[in-house]
Amino acid sequence: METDRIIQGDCLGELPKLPDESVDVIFADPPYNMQLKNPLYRPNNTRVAGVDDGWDKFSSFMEYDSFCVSWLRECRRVLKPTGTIWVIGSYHNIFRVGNIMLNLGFWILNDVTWHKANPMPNFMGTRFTNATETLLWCAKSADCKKYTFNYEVMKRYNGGKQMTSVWRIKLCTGEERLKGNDGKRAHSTQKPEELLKRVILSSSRQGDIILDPFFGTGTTGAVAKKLNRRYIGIEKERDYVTLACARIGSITESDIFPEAGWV
Amino acid sequence: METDRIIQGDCLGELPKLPDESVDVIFADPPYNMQLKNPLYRPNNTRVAGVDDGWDKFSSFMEYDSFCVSWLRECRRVLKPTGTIWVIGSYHNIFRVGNIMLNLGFWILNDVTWHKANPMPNFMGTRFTNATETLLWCAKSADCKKYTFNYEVMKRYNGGKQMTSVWRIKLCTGEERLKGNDGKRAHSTQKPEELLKRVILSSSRQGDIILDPFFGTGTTGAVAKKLNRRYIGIEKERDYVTLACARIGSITESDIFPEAGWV
DNA sequence: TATAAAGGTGAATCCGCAC
DNA sequence: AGTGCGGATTCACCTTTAT
Repeated sequence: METDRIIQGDCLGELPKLPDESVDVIFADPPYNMQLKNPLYRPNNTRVAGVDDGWDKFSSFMEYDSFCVSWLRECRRVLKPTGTIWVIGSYHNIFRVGNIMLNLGFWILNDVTWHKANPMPNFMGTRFTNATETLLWCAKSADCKKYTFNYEVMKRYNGGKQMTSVWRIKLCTGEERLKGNDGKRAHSTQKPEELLKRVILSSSRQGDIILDPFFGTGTTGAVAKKLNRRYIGIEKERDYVTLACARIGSITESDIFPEAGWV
Repeated sequence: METDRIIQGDCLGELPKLPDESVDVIFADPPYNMQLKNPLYRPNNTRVAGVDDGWDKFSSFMEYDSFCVSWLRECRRVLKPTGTIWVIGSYHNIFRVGNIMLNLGFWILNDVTWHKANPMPNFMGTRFTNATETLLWCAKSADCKKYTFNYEVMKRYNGGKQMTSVWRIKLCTGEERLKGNDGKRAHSTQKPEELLKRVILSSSRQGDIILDPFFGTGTTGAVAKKLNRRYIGIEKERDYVTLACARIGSITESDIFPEAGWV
């Protein structure tokens, strides 16, 4: 299978073209725009009557759930039995995603907490500062016990003690944050490379194929190359694809992470 | 309504007896549906005392979901519009619980991460050390904007900086851990008082009524009294009720937390 | 009495192969 | 599929015992 490529297209259309059990690791950073504030319509375009708060939101949940079932089912199909999948989300969507993953038969190995070292404060003083995102790390099923986990590598990376499920990592800012021609951030949710480094380093080996169905500006691909892994990215927006291509193309020998040879 | 009382009975049977919109805060620590299969041994061959209590046995996701829908729906009914609910869980159950809460119309304010300072290691090196539990803090609905959140209190409690959604707290061990006559832990999953202290201090005022439908050995009630709040506890197991009564009854003036008067 | 060493334990979905 | 067995595997905190 051709690797190290970016496919421009909707993942719902492109994932079905990948063969069964062909990728080692999946990293997915899906959108979580559930649009709960807008008028609600059922799939058949009838408006939902605002009878009850719970039901009022239900149709938009259904739409989001349906989307997630589609791409997650395809992800499960293309994942090798020895592979694992990572999905990142916030409290807005991770409970719906997690529930669906369980229903599809995925087996949770860890719920990793990305503890943001520099979260945005809560200016209104109405809640606790929202300082985390959650990564669900799952095997294909409970039976799949031969998944890759580089325990010793992560222990070494963590200074000699086994790594826990809490990762304190700064937000992606400064030099690392990709800017557009207007000088503004090119992507609203670019993830820090340190996050992907831990994901890929822990759950894959050199040469493995990493699939990212929501490639964005290509952090997954960039880190995969810096760790001597292969990648397949799927991204709908042409501008992001262009950025990702340039970003990954500019990686040189000097960018390779020291940990690249650990597995 | 009579408060500061422990009701011995199943919460599915007892919750319906409480009036609509009658409590200010709910803290719920439901069974996690852990699905443990084989015994686990430490490297020194001692066996880990797992949670194999009967109350944590469910035959399927469907059965667990159905159970949660029932008690969560009742919780929503008895919660005041100005009130909030906390539910704690691990990755085994929190995604099912969170999904159900969203479907019932609850509005997530924070997903608070209990970062355990001293979690049990992963002995076999198969995963990251599971170092967290998650607390979902929710309003009754998206419209309920007048919920209680003592922002300044928590900021002060946190040393002058606004408190974030990550709480680093030690496990409940040592003197605080209730022991049975045999000297062994009285309850498999007793929560640290520090956790409840933050829950109650942040989301209630003096005199408020705190409901705990899975009272266990009464940590919620004990902390409520130490913070000058009222409580209602529901607990099925008679032994736990006995312990909780004695525990709360022995609280004296000297046990009151210094923060009790902050709100 | 103070300090050090030894022991116990925690909501855990914790091995892999041969027969 | 179930069983048996060889072998590899741990961190922070608290309590108890020893020096």
